[in-house]
Parts: sequence; structure tokens; C-alpha cells
Amino acid sequence: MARPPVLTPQADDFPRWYQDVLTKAELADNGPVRGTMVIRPYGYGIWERMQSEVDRRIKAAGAENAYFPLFIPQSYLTREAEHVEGFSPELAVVTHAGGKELEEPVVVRPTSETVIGEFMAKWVQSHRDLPLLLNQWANVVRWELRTRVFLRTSEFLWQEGHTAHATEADAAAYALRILHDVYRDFMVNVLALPVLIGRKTRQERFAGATNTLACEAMMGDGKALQMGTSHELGQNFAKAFDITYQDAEGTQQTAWTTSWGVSTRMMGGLIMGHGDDAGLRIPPKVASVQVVVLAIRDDPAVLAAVARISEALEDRGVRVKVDDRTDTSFGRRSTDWELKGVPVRVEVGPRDLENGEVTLVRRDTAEKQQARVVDLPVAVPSLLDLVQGSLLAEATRRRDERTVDVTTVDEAREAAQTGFARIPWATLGEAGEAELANHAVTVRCLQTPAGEVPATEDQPDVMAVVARAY
RNA sequence: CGGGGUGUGGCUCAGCUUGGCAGAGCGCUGCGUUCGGGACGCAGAGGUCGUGGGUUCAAAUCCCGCCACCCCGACCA
Repeated sequence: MARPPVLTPQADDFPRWYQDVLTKAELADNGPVRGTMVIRPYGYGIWERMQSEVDRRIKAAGAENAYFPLFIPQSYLTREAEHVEGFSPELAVVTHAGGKELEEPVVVRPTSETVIGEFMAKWVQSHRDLPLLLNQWANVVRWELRTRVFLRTSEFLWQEGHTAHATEADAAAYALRILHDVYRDFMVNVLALPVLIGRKTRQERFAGATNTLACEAMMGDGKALQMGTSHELGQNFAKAFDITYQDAEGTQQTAWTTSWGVSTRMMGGLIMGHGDDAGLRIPPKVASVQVVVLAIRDDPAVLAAVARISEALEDRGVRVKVDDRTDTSFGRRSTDWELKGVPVRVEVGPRDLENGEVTLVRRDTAEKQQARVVDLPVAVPSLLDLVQGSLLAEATRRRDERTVDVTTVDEAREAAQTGFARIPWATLGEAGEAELANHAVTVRCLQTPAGEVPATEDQPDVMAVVARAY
């Protein structure tokens, strides 16, 4: 039967597919002010799962949560030269409040290095106060010219970690630890996205950082998305905000700071990293609904079985949703759950039930199987594990198939039209980087041949991964 | 900032050339039949046609101003 597709097929128009799925899966709407977004309950439920997984890892790395103000004195921004230069064009500034013009304009934070630096300076006196490891969950505002829901919005939600250390080595080690133990671990093991890690080039570095580390993922169309960054800030902010301490010998020293963040942009990564023509495919570990138990017909035995099954699964710690809206057709409801990417459906109908069975459907492969009702408490969790693993395997296969090694700038540009290209950094260099930029191709990160973070960009074997990016 | 385009029901849009009762599809409400893969029938609700002015017996439609948004470029990263 030739029905029109539910979504614009990815191969026809990937950006259009993205827009369609945002709406039809009820993830988000555009806000009334240009570039803002409304995150709907289904989308926010996924973000809450992301938050709790990331938060747990941040705490395991020793950082504590705090909260700093949304409003920052404009003068703070100007204290670090590169920082102000990088952020000035995209600041939202409050000039009037309380019915009159303000003495000093107030900036809506685009990031919080400055205000947190100011308070770190107060709190750090002694080497015993270090390291100081802080994190906050907050909204920030950057007045972007081009916006896209989740990927680049005027206001977005994120966590931003800010730490101060006694030595450069300690700061560098911590920035790397966050990249490895918090970001990469979360993205690979929870989001099922096989991210690359590496250093940013000078061109791509955060405004005010001495070194930026990043996680980069490949989307379904072969383009790259920066999923998270971890910065070494050297002593730039410590000097600008006077974060100093007395060392064990009684000498005044300047601290070394880091900052690191992941945002609601990861929602975009999740959508474009796993989605297919039928909709989202949410990995079980971030799914706010892992299993939907769907009553096929309005039948007492069916409804009773649905309630019993969902309770049994909840007892096993599975996040379950019951769909007993039998006044809506079965086809419509299965299509909706596919759009929303719920990893597993348990379809309960009178026919199967006579044999003590139900139908289990995997979202990732669309594969259906019969299962005995009594086996579900064991069968469903193990199927969820299987889906989690196979989404990661599929994304990894795509990334590897679409990554090629090249030796010239021209080849790199060509390869970046469909995926990632790896080229020796010594071959590309900043001149080659600038040439690629003319074709909307950028260096996503610098890596060792083994895919690890290189200590410096000058190592002779460093590889540049280049791609088109969101 | 330069160039192009669009503003009509919740959404997508037609109608404008040639002025004459404000429309379609989807969505929504009710009833019925359906409902193991986007169901169907019937009956409904819902719009100051972006905004201000002008022309006219009559303006969604023609003219002038303004505003907003989108696309391309530039800028930014």
C-alpha cells in the first residue's frame, strides 16, 4: 500500500527530516522569540535522563554542584581580552530594568567563566583550597545569527564545570579526565554514539582557552557534531580575576583553571545520530520510556494482561508506558511509538494471549518475535541490552565506513562531502585548514593515530579529522 | 549590512494576475462502523487574511508606509 511517508525520507532532505521528527515525535517547538525553543515533555524527559547520567559522572570525578547568577556585570566580560572578543558579537545585554536605564549594563551569561572566576578568587586563599571543583546546571544565551532547534539556539541548557588547580599539570589532567570519564564514557555507553576525542586547532579553540579538547560525533548524513568540550584555560582567567593562593613555601602563586560543558545540543546528536526514516531510535539507557505495553484491542483479558505485564516490568526497574488507547487504531499508535523511538514494544492482543504469548517488537531493527508472558521480566531487560549494543554497533559501523585516510587537501575536501577524512596534521597545517574552511570543511579534532588525545599538536604523527559540521 | 522571498483557522498551503459571500488537506469535537501496521462515513467547531493608511459602491486581492519571519551572501564559531 503506497502511503505517503510519515517523515521526509533522510535521503531526500536530511534537514527537513530533522524538522519533521522534532515536531512529530513531540520533542520541541520553536519559541516565540527568534532562535528560542520550547522543549516538550517527551523531549525534556530524555534531557532529564541525560542530566542524571552526566551529573553522576561529574560527581564521581569529584566536582560539586553550585549555582551562579544569570546576570553578569558587563565589565567582567571585558577582563579577558580573547574572551570578550570571542563573545561580544553574540551577547544579549540588559540596558534597562526597573523602569530606568542601568548605570552599568548587565550581560545575560553566554558562559560563566567570568562570574565564577570572580568568586573563585574569594574562595581560594591557600594551596589547601585547591583543587576547587565546581559545576552548575544552567541556561545560557548566545545571540546566534543562524539557529536550529537543539543544535544552535539563542538560549540553551547545559552543565558548565569550572575548576581551579595549583599546577598546570593538574589542570590539564583534570580537563582530560572529564573528557574521558564523563563525556566520552557517557556518550559511548549511554547515548550509544561512538565519539572521536581530540584537541581543537588554534582556529577552533574556545575564546580564552590555551587548549580545547572535544568529543565529535558523526550524524546520519555524515556531518560532524561537536558534542562536548573541555578546556584548559591556563592562567588567563586566573590572572584576569586574581585567583591566587599561597603555596606550602608561603609564596603567592596564580592558579590554573579549566572549564567544560555539554548542552541540549546532545539532543540533536541523539536524534541525528540514530534516527531513521521511521523516526527516532532512542537508546534504552536514555529513553524516558523504554518499553510501551500496547493493548491491541479493547478486551477485558487484554487490558488485564497489559496491567499485569507493565507492573511486572516496572518491578524489574524497566521504565514502562501503558498504551490502552483502544479508541485510536493500532496502526496509528504503533507508528507514533516508532516516531518517538521507544526501544521495545510489547503488543498484547487476544490472539497471542490465548497461547500465553505476546509480540515483542524492537524499534532498531523492526524485528518481531513471540514471547511467553511469563518470560517477559527476563526477556525484556535482555532485549533492551541487545538494542543498546546494536545501536552503538550500527553507529560505529557507519562512522568507520564513512571515514577515509587521505594525503592531500583536495582529497580531504572531497571525502568531507560524505563523511570524515583523516589527514596528517603536518601535511594539512593551518594553511590547509584555511583552504578547507573556504569549502565549509573544518578540522574537527587532532588525534594520535590510535585515536587518543595528543599532548601537543606538534607531535609528528598527529592526524587531523576534517568534516563538514553542524 | 547587500540580494531574494513569505506573512490567510492549530499545521501546510491555495485564492491575488483580471477587486464581488474567505477556501482545501491534515489536525480538533460529536456519533456510528472499524481498529494485529498511519481506518472510514456523517455532522460540527475554528480565521480582525501581519500591521497602518490610501483608492473604490466594494479590498485577502490594487497603491504607499511600517513590522515580523524565511532563504542566499557577509559576519560569527
